[in-house]
Amino acid sequence: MNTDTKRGFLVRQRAFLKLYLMKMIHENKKYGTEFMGDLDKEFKPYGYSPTHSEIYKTLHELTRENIVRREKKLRGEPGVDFQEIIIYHLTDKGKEEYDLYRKQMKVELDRCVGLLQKAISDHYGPIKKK
Amino acid sequence: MNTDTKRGFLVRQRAFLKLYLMKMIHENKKYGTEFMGDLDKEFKPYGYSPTHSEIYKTLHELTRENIVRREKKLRGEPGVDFQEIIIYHLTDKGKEEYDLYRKQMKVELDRCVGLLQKAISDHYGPIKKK
DNA sequence: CAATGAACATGTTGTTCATAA
DNA sequence: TTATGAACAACATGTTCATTG
Repeated sequence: MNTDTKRGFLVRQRAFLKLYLMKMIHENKKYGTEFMGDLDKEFKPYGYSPTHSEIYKTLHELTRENIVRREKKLRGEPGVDFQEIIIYHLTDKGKEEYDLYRKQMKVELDRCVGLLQKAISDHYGPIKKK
Repeated sequence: MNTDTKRGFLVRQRAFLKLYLMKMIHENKKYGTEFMGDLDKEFKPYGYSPTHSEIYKTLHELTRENIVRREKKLRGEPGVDFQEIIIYHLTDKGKEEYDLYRKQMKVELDRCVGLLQKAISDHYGPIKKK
């Protein structure tokens, strides 16, 4: 799982989403489209809008890695709406992996901010303190 | 040229390098391998090490866009070392483009820092002020 | 139509090979 | 060996199509 925090330039979208999805699943089990909507809303001010495809692929990856477990449910009031949805839960292994991944990603995200701030400093002068 | 500051997740390596290369060419005309060594040294502490291939491809792109002009030279003392190198200069158009690109990239880099800092804040609590 | 998923296509980047001096 | 370049391979991501209730 540590292959996700790849070194090099900036953190990959997949790793970034993985962290968010693990967090969301850890907190309140929801399903794909809902994750999608929440993230979209959160990141819109930052000009970032993850695609549904990328979200699902990340969820599939987490499933393959036995970090999350899937549970099929029917959405809405029974008898009215039979749309099948998939609820995610962290597995026991997943909880451990989440702790670990969270720590790894802290280092990685800090590194990325450092890299970008170096660039900002190099091109636009030192960062101003308020 | 504004297709480089692509929106979405984080800034692309190519755009990042473009800004650095334009700056380096603007300041002191050097050649590919030298850019490479300088950048490598600068970014090593940040775990980032651009490949020679990516550097050259970026230089070629800038050339195609008429932002830089190439000048062939011989390196070292004549008669001793005949290694051919390519010195880059900003064209007149390139100087204008550099100003523009620099401004665009400011917005983009700030956006990326914002995105990352939001993630850091979301996952590890609010950013501490020193 | 909402939700999920996969296929497909494109974009982005790294590794390897080639050539010249 | 250093410098440049291109071919090729691999990975990352987005767009489109398919399916199910």
